[in-house]
Amino acid sequence: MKIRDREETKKRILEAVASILEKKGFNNIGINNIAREAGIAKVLISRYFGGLPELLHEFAEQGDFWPSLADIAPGELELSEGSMADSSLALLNGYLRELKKRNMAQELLRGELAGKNDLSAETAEIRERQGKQLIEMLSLGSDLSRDLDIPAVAAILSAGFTYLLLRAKTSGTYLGIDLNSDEDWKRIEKALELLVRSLFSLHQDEDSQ
Amino acid sequence: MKIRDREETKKRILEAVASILEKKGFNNIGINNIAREAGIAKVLISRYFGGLPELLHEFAEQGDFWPSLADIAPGELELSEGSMADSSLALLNGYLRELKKRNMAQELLRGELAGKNDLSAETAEIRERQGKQLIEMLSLGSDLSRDLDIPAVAAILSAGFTYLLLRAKTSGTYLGIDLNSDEDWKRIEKALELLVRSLFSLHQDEDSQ
DNA sequence: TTGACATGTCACTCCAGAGTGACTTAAAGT
DNA sequence: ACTTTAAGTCACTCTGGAGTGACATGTCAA
Repeated sequence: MKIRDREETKKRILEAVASILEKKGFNNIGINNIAREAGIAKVLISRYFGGLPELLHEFAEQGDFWPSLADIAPGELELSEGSMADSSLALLNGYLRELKKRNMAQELLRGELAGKNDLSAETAEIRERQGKQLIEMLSLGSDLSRDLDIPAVAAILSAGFTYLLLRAKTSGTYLGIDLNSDEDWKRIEKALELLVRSLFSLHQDEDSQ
Repeated sequence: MKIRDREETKKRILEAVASILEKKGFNNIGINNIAREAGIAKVLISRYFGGLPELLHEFAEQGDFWPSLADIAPGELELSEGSMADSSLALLNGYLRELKKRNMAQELLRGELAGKNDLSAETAEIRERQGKQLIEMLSLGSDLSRDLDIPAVAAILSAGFTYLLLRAKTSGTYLGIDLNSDEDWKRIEKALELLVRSLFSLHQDEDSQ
């Protein structure tokens, strides 16, 4: 193994970005921290990437931080009108479950929200693409004649638990719900299930629970 | 009017904090900006408040930035089992409407989420108190025997549109929904209504729409 | 093997934000 | 009127992050 290897070093720098996001959170992304974590001199960041913004840009492009569809919904989804509630729940719950595991992804989301950083636009775009895919899958199964706006509903619900997840680290409780307690998260998940099942039961046959 | 008036100056400093939050957003809160906005020397911030953290602390305590119950739900709410959907929607929509108007409140929420600031804990606590009040009102009208976890549902839904609102400024779209377009917000609101009405219709009589 | 260039180190500058020390001047009691 | 104290100004330091210039050394092709 070469001692001096540009590609290897670039890789280590990119890994350091991921590592800092994961361990120290979004607020600690900085040239100095990255260089220390990677064990290199910070000048190399400027040299190889151009600067911090460009490094983050490259990180955003090549990093895979979002849960894939396979992560979210292992196995096949049954996409028929009758199983819409189950499929939707599988996707929402799956996304929540995976997001909970991925501190880095959470930090990226936090960063997108905070503004003021160069990652936001790009990571947002990538996730947006993936998210839209999921939604389109769901929409296929749904009866288009009903005035059910699947993207809008999915947006509210996923935004809801995403927000709660992000808040957990900074402010403990929300509307009296303890965001750091497993039991209270069960309540959230149960409420989510209830919302989705109600939605698909209404104007239709009996509920499927 | 005195030229040198400590209380007056403190007031101007606090107003400057509000003004910066409102106009320039959360990321621009800093001693220098505040001093410039207030038209005073920054040393006065240290002198009168102790430092930026303490200033923000005091701002959090005395500022009123959250919509009051009167703002959210002007007029009386009918709190009976049959009108739960309407009351809940009135509260949720009211909160959303008021939040949309208040840039400062949005910036505070963004700040709470970003972590790393001294306002978070306190503003969060104040809002938490108010929010719990609303929820308790709602819970009064609800039949406790049903396994409907009102706080959990309210948390998801309000968190949902809050998140979407905050994202609007930084990243445009979410799941294909344009967060800066009025029409797409109508979709969100409609979805919200559908979710709530479905929820209260299920296991009960016919829906009330 | 040796010269050229890529890879790396170190010490520096530049900048912006937070805060402080020494000074000036207005306000208020005697 | 004049002394004291509070209110305010100005120029400074201190810190941390981003980035750069000058130099050292490993790598590779001729």
